[in-house]
Amino acid sequence: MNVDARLSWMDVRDEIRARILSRAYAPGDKLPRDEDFAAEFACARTTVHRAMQDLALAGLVERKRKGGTHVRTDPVTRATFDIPITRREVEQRGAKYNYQLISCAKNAAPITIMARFGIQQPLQMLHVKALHLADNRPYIFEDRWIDITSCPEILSVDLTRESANEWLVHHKPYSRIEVRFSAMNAQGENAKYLATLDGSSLFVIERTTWIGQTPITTVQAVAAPGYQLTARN
Amino acid sequence: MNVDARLSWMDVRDEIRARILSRAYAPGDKLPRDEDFAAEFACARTTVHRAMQDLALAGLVERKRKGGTHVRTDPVTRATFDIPITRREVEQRGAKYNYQLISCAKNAAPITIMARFGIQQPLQMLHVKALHLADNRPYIFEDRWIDITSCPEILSVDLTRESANEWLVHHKPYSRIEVRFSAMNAQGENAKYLATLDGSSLFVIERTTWIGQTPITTVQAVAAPGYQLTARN
DNA sequence: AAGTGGTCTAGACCACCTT
DNA sequence: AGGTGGTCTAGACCACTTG
Repeated sequence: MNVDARLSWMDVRDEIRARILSRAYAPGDKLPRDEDFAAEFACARTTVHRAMQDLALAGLVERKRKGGTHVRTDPVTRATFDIPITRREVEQRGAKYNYQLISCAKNAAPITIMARFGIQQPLQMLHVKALHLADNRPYIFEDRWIDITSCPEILSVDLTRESANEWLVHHKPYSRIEVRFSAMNAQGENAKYLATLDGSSLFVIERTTWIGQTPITTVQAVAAPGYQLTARN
Repeated sequence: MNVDARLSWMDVRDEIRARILSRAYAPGDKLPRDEDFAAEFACARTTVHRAMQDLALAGLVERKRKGGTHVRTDPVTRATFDIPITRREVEQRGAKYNYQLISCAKNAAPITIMARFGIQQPLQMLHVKALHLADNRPYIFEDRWIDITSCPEILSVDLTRESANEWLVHHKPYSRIEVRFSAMNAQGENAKYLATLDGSSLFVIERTTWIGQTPITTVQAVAAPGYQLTARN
């Protein structure tokens, strides 16, 4: 209860955020300079800066050198999702994890896959299909392409024992990733392996990774009906 | 090309990240203390701290007081999505935005809605259904519940002119949000308003917001077939 | 009990952007 | 050209957590 206690940057952040939420500073308004806030709160400018950094990250304000700090007019909802290794995801739900390799073959990348990587020339890739199970029920069906050139080691991995998902995560760091979410109707392979009726609505996660400019892998992971993803925070 | 140039925290971050990616520090390894890094890079500890903060945010390392900094063993894929106001989303795609109010009525919240808010007692709410259009074609159908108690002003808004989505975003800040993504088959209303066949696979965004502990609104936004969400970064 | 990350301060200079 | 945020430094103290 010490009133003279130093303010932490979170205190400053909370106070400024409260003012924005209460419309003391309305959307579009220019906020005082960091230095003025520092004077008001009797703290160092660095502390205000740290607070502002957080508010900017959260999408509440927008900062520009010389331009100052403004309350954002068109707030976006910012949601962050953690997509863990599938095995871990299953285990965290308290289910037993299993994995089955369906097929695995060397192939030239078709156009759709080249497009995902943004490359012009077809590369020789390893095409892997596999099924992840939770308590022996289909959980996620993945259709994956791995660039053999950038990742030749994958050829000597026993993919019947360890999923490409897991091996890659543990052995192939990436520097860039692209993630897309969408929905699709079950059909053909997807319906078959996920043991669902043709036409069921399925949640699709598409992930493509690079190391530098070089493709590593792209995967379309189709989840069994009922799958749902919740944001952190 | 000045070799004596001061290092910025991003340089430090990039160097440490490179070492992790190259497995100079392997998953699970303990990294040197901030101070040791500072000595190595001949910079202030604060600078190393800033770099580490970024790596931790990205999910590459984990930091604990006294415990030190460790490379994460089970990396998660962390993806951040910006979900803008629907009007803005449509306009950014270069399409013409339109909006139609479908229905609007005061009702007690049913159990499913109470569950989303995590409340026990049914509240009196405004139940709004509306359709967002892009170039006069159905884009998103939203089914929304708004707590009248915490947001009585909504009753005097002309929802035929302005969407609840937009009004709320501009007038009702929230302090907590929950976002869920899933997939569902078109059926009944959804199929009708999105002008699609029964059974089509649709992408669903469910958002619930609170101010403090108080519910504000929850919405199920169902997108027309083909909708897809891409992560920032 | 002690080690390590977290934060604060005060001052300085830099870099970007608007005017 | 000048104002504002971005960053760096050096030193200090705090707070959490592990051994």
